[in-house]
Amino acid sequence: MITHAMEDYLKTIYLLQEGQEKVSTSAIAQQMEISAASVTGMVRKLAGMGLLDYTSYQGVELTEGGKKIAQEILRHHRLLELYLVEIMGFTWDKVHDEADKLEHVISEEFEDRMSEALGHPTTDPHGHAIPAKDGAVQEVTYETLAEVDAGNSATVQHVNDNDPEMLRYFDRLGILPGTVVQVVAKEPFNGPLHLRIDQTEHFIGREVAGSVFVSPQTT
Amino acid sequence: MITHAMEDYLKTIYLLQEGQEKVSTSAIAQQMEISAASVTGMVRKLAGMGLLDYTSYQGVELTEGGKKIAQEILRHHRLLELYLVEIMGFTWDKVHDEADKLEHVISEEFEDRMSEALGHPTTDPHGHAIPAKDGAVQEVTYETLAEVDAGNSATVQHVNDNDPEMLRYFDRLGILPGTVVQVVAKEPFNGPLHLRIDQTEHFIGREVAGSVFVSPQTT
DNA sequence: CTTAAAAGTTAGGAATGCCTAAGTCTAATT
DNA sequence: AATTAGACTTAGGCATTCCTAACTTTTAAG
Repeated sequence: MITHAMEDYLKTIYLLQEGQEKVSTSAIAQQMEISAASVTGMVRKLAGMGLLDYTSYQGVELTEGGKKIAQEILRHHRLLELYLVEIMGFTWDKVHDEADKLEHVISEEFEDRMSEALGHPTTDPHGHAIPAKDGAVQEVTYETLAEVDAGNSATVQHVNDNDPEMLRYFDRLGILPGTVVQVVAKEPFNGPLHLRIDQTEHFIGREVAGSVFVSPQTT
Repeated sequence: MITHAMEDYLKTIYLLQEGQEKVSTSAIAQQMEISAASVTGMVRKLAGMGLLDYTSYQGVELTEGGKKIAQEILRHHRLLELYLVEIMGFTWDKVHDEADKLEHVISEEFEDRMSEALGHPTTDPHGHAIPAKDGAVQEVTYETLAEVDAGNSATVQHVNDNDPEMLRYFDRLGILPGTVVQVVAKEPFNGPLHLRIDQTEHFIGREVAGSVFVSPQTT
């Protein structure tokens, strides 16, 4: 039997796994805000269930079975986020926490009916890809706004969705998936970025800029 | 801190409490399909939290605080049932189980947005009253179809919602809240009821008839 | 008013999932 | 190659919530 906690582990590992293959226990612990010891225990259990491969001190990697479950939860999460915004009228800073709770509870039918009501969408309100029912994801790795060279423009693809405060900030700035942002200048010594968005000038810190994922401007 | 399990106990006790005041531990155990011993343990804990009054061997009664929580869960449950049917297109036999899971997880805002989308309704798809935000409920105790005398007609007010199989049966018979049912005859020795619904004759057992709550016909 | 069945409680135990503290391993530095 | 800091694991513990088995109280019959 797969518990809610297990689903959370699998989802977290899946997201951390993007880019690299092995995920360390401490990375999982930090992401989930629990102790590393707890992670070790659960990871051993999940390995015993064949949902991931685990070698002591070497980190963790999802098996196909584990990946499938993670994708299903992620599909729930992102469909829920979009449903909450589009159909129920939530603001995008609130949907993450709500989806985190609901994602473990909804039935297959609930999932299907959301998807239908939304016209079978492929991205959530923060710009993340929604895995298809068969698990197919076409998530691309974008660079962050912090990496864009001064003078260039870029189109926002997605933003980190785990900090509601930051999401409200993005909202005020007009940084939404699809927005074109021009990086006017970048102050040295890890200083602020000077942006132009929709004719308006803004100055944002590097940390925030690192949470905005963009692609080179698509005019 | 109030857990999902506690909410379930409070909800169950609240529903059992209708009519009488004291609720026995075994009644709770039977309703929740758990052992009586487990109920005793939890009931002691809830009493310690001031959510109900409990005297050993004497049964249980919700305090105002316990009642308030129960009503909130019930409001969640019934709003969810209606939302699932009206907005998402679920059939009424499936909404009970889905709502049982979701009722513990949704936020206040989710509750409010459902209520709004539904035009602040007062009854769910099975005909049960939806408690208001302040807890006010106007649930009336109706007689069951099994108690109606032969020859009389009655209007269906609500039906038991915990058996999906039975709900599908009601659907086939056309027994829905609002339906007028004429009891043509009642076979002796706890035998079947002969009904006329919408010009059509039906014969149903006593057990089923006891799950249909009606009021004397309102022409 | 006794007694036995039914109802209810207590005791002890198991699974889940988290914690802290202590010990072990890895990897980087010298 | 030895040291050591940081990463990781093990051990033991706690809260939650359920269970079965054994015991106690209530209630209803004779």
